Amino acid sequence: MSKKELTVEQEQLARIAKALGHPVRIAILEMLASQSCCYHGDMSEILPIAKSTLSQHLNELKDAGLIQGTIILPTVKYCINEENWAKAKKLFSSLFVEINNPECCK
Amino acid sequence: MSKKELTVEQEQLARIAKALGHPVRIAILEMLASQSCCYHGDMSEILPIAKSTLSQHLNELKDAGLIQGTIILPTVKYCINEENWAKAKKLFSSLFVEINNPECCK
DNA sequence: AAGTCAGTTCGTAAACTTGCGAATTAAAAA
DNA sequence: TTTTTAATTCGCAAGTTTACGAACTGACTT
Repeated sequence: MSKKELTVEQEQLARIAKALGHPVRIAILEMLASQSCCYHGDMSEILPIAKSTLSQHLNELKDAGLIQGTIILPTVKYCINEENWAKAKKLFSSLFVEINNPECCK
Repeated sequence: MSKKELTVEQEQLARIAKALGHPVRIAILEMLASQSCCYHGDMSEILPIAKSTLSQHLNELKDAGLIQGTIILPTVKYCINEENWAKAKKLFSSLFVEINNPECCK
């Protein structure tokens, strides 16, 4: 019986995964990553949700550190936070390393 | 104004990300992937949660298709579902492809 | 047959998420 | 200065998640 604390990395990865855990937020990130769209207004015309709901989703992505927004009047320009995006990529990569179970579970 | 439906891939990725969106579930998957542990009982001794809560988390991972369980009395052996794990890996990889924004967002 | 052991399901409470429209803010245009 | 425009915040309802302990199930022991 030796209960282990969860690590900071586990908390970080879960935090990011949680932010990715909604299809609208995936769609937002794909738009931003592919650069086909960057402005709040454009996104709100494409995505099947109300403007206020979009703001909420953008906020969650911002809180998770995955995107950042700049006011460029009369709208807001959103983009991937490249530093944290790279960090997220790395965290997921290390989770998805090759599975190490030659004899177990077969 | 051309509201777009969300794609099946976006829904799938979000579904998986949601399942990864809790530190305990990350810890479980890491244990299973690294094969340091596979049995329910062992996990319940290591993770800082009640046995019933662990069952719930394992169920969510199972529902998301990421793991599978086999009854090996007197316990249950859990493992990564390698097929879906590979699929998940692929979905995340394609999300995290290089960002394509030479002039935007700088 | 009664007890034990391991895991799951049930019931429930508290917190969080998702969604919307209404109200608000803040800047630009009339 | 009033109106318009674009986005955010507020308030709320409905649903989901997380967590726990208690009750249950099913198989092995005694």
